[in-house]
Amino acid sequence: MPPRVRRPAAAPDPSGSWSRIYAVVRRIPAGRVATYGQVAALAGLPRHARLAGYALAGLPDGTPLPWHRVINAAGQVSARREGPGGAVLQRLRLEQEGVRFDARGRVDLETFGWRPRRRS
DNA sequence: ATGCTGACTATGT
DNA sequence: TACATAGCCAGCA
Repeated sequence: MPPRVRRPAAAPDPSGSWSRIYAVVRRIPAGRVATYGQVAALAGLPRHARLAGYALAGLPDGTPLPWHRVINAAGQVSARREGPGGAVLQRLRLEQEGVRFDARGRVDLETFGWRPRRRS
């Protein structure tokens, strides 16, 4: 049995944790990246890095959210269980915004990491 | 209610 | 540098 994709119902619970995650993701500027843990913390959910990834995994295709700007703490695009497609698209979008990847496929967070100055 | 999973992270070796 | 492990906890069956 292939793992089922958990997707939020067509309309994610507006008052749920996922919405908090999405609200933060929306603030990440183009050309910058944030880590899952960072997004969760900014959403008021420290230690919920996995939830951040979980929430993004459930996004329907075409969602107007810069989900591609969220990567893991190692500076890499996280692999999906469903296949490399999404990860490849993510990297392409980031490079399109000017984010550079090194030979190992990592982004220098010191250079491209988003540093929000308390809300904004 | 219980058990399992995961687009994670910090830590140890 | 890389790999293994434990901790994390919201959803879903």
